[in-house]
Amino acid sequence: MADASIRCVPSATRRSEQSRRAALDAALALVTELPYPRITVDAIAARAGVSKATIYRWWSAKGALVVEALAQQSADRPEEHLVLPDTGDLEADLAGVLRAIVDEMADPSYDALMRALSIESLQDPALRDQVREQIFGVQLEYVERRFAAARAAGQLRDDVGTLEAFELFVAPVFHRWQGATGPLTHAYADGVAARAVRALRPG
Amino acid sequence: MADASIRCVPSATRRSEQSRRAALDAALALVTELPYPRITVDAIAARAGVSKATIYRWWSAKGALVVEALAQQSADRPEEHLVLPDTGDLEADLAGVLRAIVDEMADPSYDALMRALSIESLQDPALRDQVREQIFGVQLEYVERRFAAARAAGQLRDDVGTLEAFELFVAPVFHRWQGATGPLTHAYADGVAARAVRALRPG
Amino acid sequence: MADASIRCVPSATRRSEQSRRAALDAALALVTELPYPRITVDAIAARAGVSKATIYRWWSAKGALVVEALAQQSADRPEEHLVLPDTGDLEADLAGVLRAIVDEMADPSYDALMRALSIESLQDPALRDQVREQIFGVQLEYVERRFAAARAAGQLRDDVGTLEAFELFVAPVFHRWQGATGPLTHAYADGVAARAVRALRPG
Amino acid sequence: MADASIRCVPSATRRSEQSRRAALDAALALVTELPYPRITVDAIAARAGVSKATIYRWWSAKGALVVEALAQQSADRPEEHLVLPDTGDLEADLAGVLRAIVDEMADPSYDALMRALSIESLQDPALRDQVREQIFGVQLEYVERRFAAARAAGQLRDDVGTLEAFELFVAPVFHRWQGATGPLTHAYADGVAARAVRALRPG
DNA sequence: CGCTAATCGAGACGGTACGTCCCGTCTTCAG
DNA sequence: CTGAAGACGGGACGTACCGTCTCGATTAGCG
Repeated sequence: MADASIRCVPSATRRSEQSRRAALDAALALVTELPYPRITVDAIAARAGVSKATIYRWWSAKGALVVEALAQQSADRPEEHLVLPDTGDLEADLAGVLRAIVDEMADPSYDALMRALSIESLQDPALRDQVREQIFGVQLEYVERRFAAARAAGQLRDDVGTLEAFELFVAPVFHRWQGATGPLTHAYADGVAARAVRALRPG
Repeated sequence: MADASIRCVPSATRRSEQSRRAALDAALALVTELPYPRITVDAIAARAGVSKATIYRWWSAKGALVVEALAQQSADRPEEHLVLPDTGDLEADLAGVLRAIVDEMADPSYDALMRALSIESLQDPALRDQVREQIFGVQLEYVERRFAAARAAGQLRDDVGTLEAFELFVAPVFHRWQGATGPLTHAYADGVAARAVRALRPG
Repeated sequence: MADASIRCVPSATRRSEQSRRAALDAALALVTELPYPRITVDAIAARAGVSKATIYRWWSAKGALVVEALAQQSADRPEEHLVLPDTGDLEADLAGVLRAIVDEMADPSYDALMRALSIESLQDPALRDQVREQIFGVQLEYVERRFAAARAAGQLRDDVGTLEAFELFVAPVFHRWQGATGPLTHAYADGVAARAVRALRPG
Repeated sequence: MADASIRCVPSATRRSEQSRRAALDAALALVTELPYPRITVDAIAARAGVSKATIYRWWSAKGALVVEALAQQSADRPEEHLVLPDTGDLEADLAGVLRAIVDEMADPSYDALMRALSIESLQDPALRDQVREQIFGVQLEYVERRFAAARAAGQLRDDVGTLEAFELFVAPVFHRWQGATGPLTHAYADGVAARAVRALRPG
């Protein structure tokens, strides 16, 4: 809960919150507007009305800025996370969330954001860890609650951890999205949910 | 099996096979030696003893060259694919392959190749499609055979396609690799196989 | 009169006159169409419908081809040389020729040709010599006749050679053209002629 | 005398004088060391310890840089201009300067500089104008003074402008240098001076 | 409340890699 | 067995970003 922003050396009290927001907003906007490799620090600085020096004073590189921007957005809008409802019917709850994810993936902006995150994660282990903790971790927490309830209701095997369960229904969708290896439809989402539940069912 | 080499514009008859191989080999070598963003077209050209113009004559960019190099390697060494054995025990067969995959992912060279492929796929839809068809597709074919046998043996549900089955056991591993969200151990591989088989079992 | 074309090694008997003319014509055409540095051997070859290899077989470089093309034209159209009339009035005869030169210099094509010649002469001593002998020399011969007549008529000092006399009325115009240091008008031409004649007059 | 440095677009206040001098000096040095076409922007940048981008930020091309370098040198060393002495004997004064010019033309460095200037002037009208104003113009001014004195002393015709007078003794030498059409000796210089004076003499 | 030092915008700088263009050579293939 | 077509290695081009830096101008917070 404490301020996680142990980031850079400079005094940090003097830091202009205005510049910081401008940079993050500009980064976010550009990520949805341009193919990722065409986003440059110069462009972000220009769009934000901020100097390049200011950006490099507070972030180590383009990637760190982009990842922080996305984490920030993720923190600002908790409703967009994987908030699993609990109707008692695990498969239906999962299917609902997967349908929502599939719908979101069709949105070019969301697609662009995901792409940016993935690229930076793949290029820099430090950013990958940051993504895992600040974005993936948050999502995992939400899922954990629902699974705890399911476990309590005896709907989950004992030998499957939350992370493995989470992977079981998220990874296929993500894999298909990233590789464009098949259609991302509601029917597909339902199928993934059904298979996940079968795999997780006790007995 | 047919000639898949409908590739680029120029006459293609006059093309120097020697230069082509040199470029692909150099690209492959560099991918395993350097962090991906540090690989430059100049370096590939120099290593291959080929001019930059020649590279740009036949490939649109670094990414296309790298992807073709990997696809080529994939075609040259079929033994490194997902060749699923058929012992009759589907879960054991899957677990064996997943263990092999997990081992491979620990190899820095393989890691670098995968990273390169993923980054390029994410940056350019055309390359993503090329990867899907020339690399992913080949792997899928191998898997298909084993699943056909399993299906014939009544070990597979009727309502699950090969692609979905494939995703079920490959996507979690890939997801965990890419996000570094958990350990990639033999135990984990076994767990994925077990869950996949449960999800695919009829009834 | 003898064949001056002791040029290159190849058989020369087999040489395709058609290709040779096509190349020279294309070079000439391009010189008048494009700024000189943009004229490339590829462009000449393409325009001529001749292969680059053929060009390099017979000429050492672009410059040699261009210079030969201009020399050829110079030889083909003797009427465009400095043909000094002989009316008995040396100053009037010179003024007439200088006016003609000045008019020609206003023609963009002629301007382009001169530019090409000068550039090549400056870049390569061998071509400079070729220009001197095949183009300048021809012009000088024409002038020599008129000056011989003038000398016979006692209108020329004894201590001035033809070359010096020639320079006296040609160099100023050429210098002004090349440096764009002043207007090139008929009045100017007349002035140059007058000064030249004063300088050359005996006594 | 006034600040002639109205040159390029960008802010110019922030411009690094150090980089500017380094680039000009390097260009000048290379011009005297290498045949002109072999001088590359990369080489100038490397020699100057300056980045290519900096060169292109302030000069449009190699030619502009070289011309400015020569103009700069011309401004820095006024003693090397055509400083006509005034002994009262115009012909002797001219002959002296022409002998000096002829000697200079025998110097390979000077030859290279002139060649470079001429080539660039012929290839680009903008540079030709720059040469005329920043180099030729300066020389002309020096000559003008001597001619004003001569005119005051009644040694010059009224109907000949300074520019024409200047051409009369400079153009032949320049023409002979550029075309290599004859020897550049002291005797020749004396002859040119004599002819020029005859042409300019009143009556 | 005014001094002083950090931060800000602007943008020039040394670099590195880019992707293009042209050179002059060499190979292939149609006539 | 010529010659058009054009791929090739080489190398310079001019551009685009990178991340650093130097400028004044602004501004915050300690004295």
